[in-house]
Amino acid sequence: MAEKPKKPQKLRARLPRGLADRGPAELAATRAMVETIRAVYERYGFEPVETPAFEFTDALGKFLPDQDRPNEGVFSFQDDDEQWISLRYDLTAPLARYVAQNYGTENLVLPYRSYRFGYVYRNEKPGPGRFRQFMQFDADTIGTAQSGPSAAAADAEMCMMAADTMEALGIPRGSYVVKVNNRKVLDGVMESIGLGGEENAGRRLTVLRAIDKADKFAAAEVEKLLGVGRWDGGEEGKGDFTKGAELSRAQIASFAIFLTYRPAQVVPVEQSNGAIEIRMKTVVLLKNGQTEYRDPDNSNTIENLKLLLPSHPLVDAGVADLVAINDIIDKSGYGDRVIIDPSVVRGLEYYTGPVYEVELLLDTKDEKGRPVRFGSVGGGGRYDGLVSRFRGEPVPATGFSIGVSRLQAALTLLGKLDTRPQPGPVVVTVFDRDRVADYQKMVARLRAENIRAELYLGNPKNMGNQLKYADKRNSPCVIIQGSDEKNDPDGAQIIVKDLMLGAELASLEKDREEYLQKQAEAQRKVPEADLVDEVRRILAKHDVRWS
RNA sequence: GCAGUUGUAGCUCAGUUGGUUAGAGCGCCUGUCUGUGGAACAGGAGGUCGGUGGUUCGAGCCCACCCAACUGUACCA
Repeated sequence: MAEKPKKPQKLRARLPRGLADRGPAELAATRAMVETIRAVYERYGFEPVETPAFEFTDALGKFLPDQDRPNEGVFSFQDDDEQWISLRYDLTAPLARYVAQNYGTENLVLPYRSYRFGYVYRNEKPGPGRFRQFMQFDADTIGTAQSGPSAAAADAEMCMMAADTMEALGIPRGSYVVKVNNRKVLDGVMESIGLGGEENAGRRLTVLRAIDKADKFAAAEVEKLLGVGRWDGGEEGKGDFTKGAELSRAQIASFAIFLTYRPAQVVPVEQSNGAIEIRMKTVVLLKNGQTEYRDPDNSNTIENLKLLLPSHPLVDAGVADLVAINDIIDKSGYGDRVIIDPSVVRGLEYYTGPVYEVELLLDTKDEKGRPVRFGSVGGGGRYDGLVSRFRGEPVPATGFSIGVSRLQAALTLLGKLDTRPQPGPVVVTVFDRDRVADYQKMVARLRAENIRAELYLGNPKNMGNQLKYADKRNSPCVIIQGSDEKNDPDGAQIIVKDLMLGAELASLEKDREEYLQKQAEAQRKVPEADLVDEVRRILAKHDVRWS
């Protein structure tokens, strides 16, 4: 075989998985979302603070148990003094560090109410709406009362603010739900069936994970996870085997309410006209295997908890918290949006009491029409131990976080976000190459009037290319001045060509000559002095605004 | 991590039982068009066929291993 001329090896342009480049339309959408959320949080009295993107790993509390190496899942590296540093995986742990560091100084008025947004990093498997770099927007109240009505008010406020935020973002009431639960309830049930103590920590974790899947799997599947275990593929021998918590039948029965009474489930409801709509319903699995759908009712949920859960100090305390929170939510008129759901677990580490979760109830399909699970778009809870790690005194805190990136991905799939390109700049074309300075001066005049404008900086060999460029940039109009206009007997003129009007004509005309003729009508010759006025007229006509 | 599916041009995909120099559409660039966006026409650039090794006279196609992506599942602090 003859020698092939070897090409130099090209570097492949690529991006690690779970990361994404973002264009102008997405950035504009993010900016709008952030601005909307910020306005709501400000209205609730929170003030901004920003912390850096990475911290000492011990400040994040993320060392592997019994090892001096950071947890997998966290992006970490060692500083030149060999101290471990990690990219933040949420905004709560860094805030706890900040508060601990500024506690008792004049920089921090207690209770401290702050918000912040920024990118966080998780080394996990990405999926739809799951990224390894993503934006969160958090609000936290730190240094509340330890218990009682004021603590409940701080928790309830987070839930109500979550609801207000969703609606401010354009998600209609009924299309989302804020779920509330209390970790004490599940902890108490587990203790009451003999799962207390250090030796059962692993099984408790397995139980929590299983309960957390109540909205993902059918009750029978979750029971497998509480019992012997479950096969990935859904049936014996298919896929990977997930070991269960190995509870007895009687023990599993204690969790029945978490599996059979699910107060805020997404349920397809057939309308009178036959259409299927997604609704939020309380699902009750009856003893005879039938399923009943009811409208959510928090008081009823609390009654059920009191009735069906074993008596235990932790359970009672947890239910009392829920009663207090519900009282506030109900009197504030949020009872239809903030729903108590005993199966909500949320993360496993630092939450100590009430936990919240925001879920979209919309039917999401990807571009190929397959249904997509987005999971929660926000959540939070009470983390009374996080600041006290640094201080040795109790510092109760509660917070809420919106997954901006995931929510944006969901809203984009739902077609609820404006993804149209932003209007481009006014383009001043180059007709005579030796008059670039004159053209640039026109650009400067427009810019001075706060109009987005630029000179064509490509090869100006013909007008067609320059118009194509302006067209692709989505420019509202272009400015042309050739020698005919420059030397006009009535004084220097310019041509202002309305590209948006012209674009409409493009779809109508077939014949090239006729098309060009019509195009010519979309442009006006005006005195050079009127440049700004004429451009303003066209911008106003098409309602062009740059954000 | 485990399992399944899939890797051919920037994108979407053809490619026969293994047989010359791997194709199409879209997109991109150039020209028709020395003063005007679209359409049309003509031309052009662009490929380690995911990688490595093997079987074969011959591999995009067959075999082995590896890599990546997608889906499910696990983990998700």
